Amino acid sequence: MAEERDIIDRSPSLVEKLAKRLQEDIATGRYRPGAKLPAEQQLCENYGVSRATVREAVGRLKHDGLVVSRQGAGAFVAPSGLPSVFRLDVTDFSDAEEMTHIAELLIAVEAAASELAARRRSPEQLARIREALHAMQRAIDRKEPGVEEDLAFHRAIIEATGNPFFRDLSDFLDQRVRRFIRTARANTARFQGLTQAVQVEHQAIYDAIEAGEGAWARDAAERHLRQAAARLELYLRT
Amino acid sequence: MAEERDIIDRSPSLVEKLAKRLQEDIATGRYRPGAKLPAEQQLCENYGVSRATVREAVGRLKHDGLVVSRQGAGAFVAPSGLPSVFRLDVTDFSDAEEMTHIAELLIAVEAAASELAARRRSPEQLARIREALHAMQRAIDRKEPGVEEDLAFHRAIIEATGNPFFRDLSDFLDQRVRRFIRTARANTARFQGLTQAVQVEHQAIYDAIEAGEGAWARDAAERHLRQAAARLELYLRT
DNA sequence: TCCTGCCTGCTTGTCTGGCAAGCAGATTTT
DNA sequence: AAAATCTGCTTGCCAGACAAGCAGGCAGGA
Repeated sequence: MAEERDIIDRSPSLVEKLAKRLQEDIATGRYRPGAKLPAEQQLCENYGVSRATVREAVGRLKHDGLVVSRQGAGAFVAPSGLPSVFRLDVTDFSDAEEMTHIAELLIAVEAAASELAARRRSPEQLARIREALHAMQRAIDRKEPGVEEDLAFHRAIIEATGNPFFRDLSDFLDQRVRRFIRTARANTARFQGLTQAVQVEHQAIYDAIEAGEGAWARDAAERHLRQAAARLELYLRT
Repeated sequence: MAEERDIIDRSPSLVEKLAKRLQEDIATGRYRPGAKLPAEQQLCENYGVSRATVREAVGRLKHDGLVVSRQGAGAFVAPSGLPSVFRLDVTDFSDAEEMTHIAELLIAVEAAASELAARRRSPEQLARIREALHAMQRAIDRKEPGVEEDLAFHRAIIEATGNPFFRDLSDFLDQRVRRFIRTARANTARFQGLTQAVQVEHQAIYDAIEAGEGAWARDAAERHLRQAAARLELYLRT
């Protein structure tokens, strides 16, 4: 049953190779910012592939904002010569080192967000954070792990920063890291006492945000996340 | 000459619309994680487009890690049901609010990185940071703005964290924000005194990293970047 | 001389049809 | 029952085609 289905890496497909090649050509200045790329037909001959392949490769660069195209006119390198999207490639979530690195980034982002939230939160946003905190407590009282409530609490804080970049980045990291924590928590029977500890830390963060104390909020958030990372180690070891 | 070339938005192309639609269908659970997507032929009929269009749309989702495909077997929603890449879309760099938000993120990342660097830097990494600091001083002595040297200094610090995610994210933000600063600096004649002020702040960061004082390095970096943001305001206003 | 409208060639967006490689389940053979 | 084979389906890639749209030139008129 436990069939080892090792997914063989067939990745360097034609499209991928071509896209990478074009990206390099732009990065190294062969195609300069604002310059017109060769026509698709031309690229076909240059690289010896069909037009469909060229189109898909160029389509990816367009998706990343590295090139823009106008029907009838041609495809052009973006004025900045840089992709407009940041790609955070997380290949392997079981890799311990990679998880550590992600956790570091998560801590940095979340701590800074908590500081901003403490300084800027509106009364309504504060109320929403408080409500999430209470929901978390109710989950604990029901003896549930309350991962969704946990996530909602942090989400409410992030939202209070009013900075969409923080929100999007935090969402990305949260959805992955916390989902990891959930499965870990669910597999251990001893989470009851620990989730109450989590709640105490949450309370500290909330108090700081309510008081409008940025530095305090930052410290509380950082402490909480470091503890969470330590707890994760504990879950995994049991 | 000052030709107003407002690029009309023709964007919702067929491919884009289809890609967005599929992404929604995955997000809303119509296609569940790990499930097999309908065959390309099937999707053609479902959405009334040709196979080439379907292929390009699905290709984008593959690029984002949201689906994986195996030749002969089919295309499947990624096990996590989430894209493996984080897309930080910066649409408009002239928008003041958006710049403020990006600057906040940059400060958070760079300050955290400086703290990590102070705690972890190897002697070799410290030497590299010092060398970058000196190069910056030489640029100032030559009465140049030294933006490249400035960038190299921060790059050396980031590198010392040993965390590739910090490096990539910082690179992304740096390349954009600092390029912005460069043009601003170049357009003002009063940068001589100001770059010397920059250097004093750099020195403070370096001293903290050399001493291995994390908290100190964080504060110095944060102070520096806040000053930089303030100077940027000044540049732009003159 | 300068402007205006048309025209022509080129480019991208989309479609159709087709072939090879590869997978998965059913069928046959051992 | 286990192994080998067959068959239908799917993706990867290709060739050719047409419509929509852009840019520069050209001719004619003011």
